[in-house]
Amino acid sequence: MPSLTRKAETFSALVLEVFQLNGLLLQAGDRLSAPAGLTSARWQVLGVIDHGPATVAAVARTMGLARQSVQQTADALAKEGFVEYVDNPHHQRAKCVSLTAAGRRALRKVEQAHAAWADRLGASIAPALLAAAVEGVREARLRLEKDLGVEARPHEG
Amino acid sequence: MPSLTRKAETFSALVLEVFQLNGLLLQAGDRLSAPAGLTSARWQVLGVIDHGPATVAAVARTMGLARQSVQQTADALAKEGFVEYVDNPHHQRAKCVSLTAAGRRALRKVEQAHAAWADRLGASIAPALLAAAVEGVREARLRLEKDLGVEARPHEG
DNA sequence: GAGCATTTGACAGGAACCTGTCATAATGAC
DNA sequence: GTCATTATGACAGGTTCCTGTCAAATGCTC
Repeated sequence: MPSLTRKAETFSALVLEVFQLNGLLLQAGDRLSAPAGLTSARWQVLGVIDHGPATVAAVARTMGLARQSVQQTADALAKEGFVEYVDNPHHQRAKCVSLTAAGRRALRKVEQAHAAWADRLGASIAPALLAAAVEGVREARLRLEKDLGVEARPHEG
Repeated sequence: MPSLTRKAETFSALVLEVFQLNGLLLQAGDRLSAPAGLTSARWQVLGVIDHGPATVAAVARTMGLARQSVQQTADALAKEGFVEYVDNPHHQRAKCVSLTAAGRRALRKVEQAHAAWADRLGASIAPALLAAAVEGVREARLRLEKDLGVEARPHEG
């Protein structure tokens, strides 16, 4: 690499750590949700609409993903019976994604496993260090969002 | 969610932050490497073999990815002329991936942009906070690796 | 050296994200 | 009310990761 400053090196170290942790978290999420017949991505969508039915576009905005990514996940969930599209009084075309009984059952199951997992991991790290990690990563995220410009989130094509 | 403990809530907050930061970092990486005709994934492979030619399997181990993921990226890089497969004296079948002149040129270009970017971002965060973030995320990664078991990295199928 | 396990690249297929394009529904300017 | 703009879902296609399977090359045991 072309001589990085000390700050640049520390930031790069954070990048590498975040990449690796992200991969492990996805792996852990898949493991938590697999017994319920779900994956990380599908579980997260169910979690969003647990607060109430929402359109695909609204879910995408909540999750910070592209609209079409969530569309694909929602279609898959519908095909497998975890969600259903219900009429939206506010929009003729944009139906709402709603949990089915099976979806709610699966979600509850994953949430129980998730609670135990998060407690186990959260308790394994010194509270001050864990809090500092959250704060530091949030700060980095905010700076990066600003650095990337207002177009930080995926938008329409 | 089913009543999470305080530690579990903090850990979950870290998870959400890491997911979001990861997405933004990929976006930033793509933006840095696009002017050189690369993407985040391809740039990273070039970075590994900049230290010297290596087999696809060796690159995968270095990056912590599945062998076949890197195989695909390397094949794409070869097709576009950024790398070439050269004979490996130690193995008849497993050729080494080696930078071409064009690959080296592209890599240098991205590295310059990356250095400026990392310095800008690294300097925008209080040094103590940045260091704490690195330490906290690393700790979380290590705990999670242990929690997931020895099978933490992708392995052969 | 013969035989078996491991490593490797090739090939196939799937999951989850992305972008772009299109027609339709909603919204806002006038 | 009309018309341009925006939001939305459907559809198509691409990238990057994954897994599984196979044959060839290597390495290890004996």
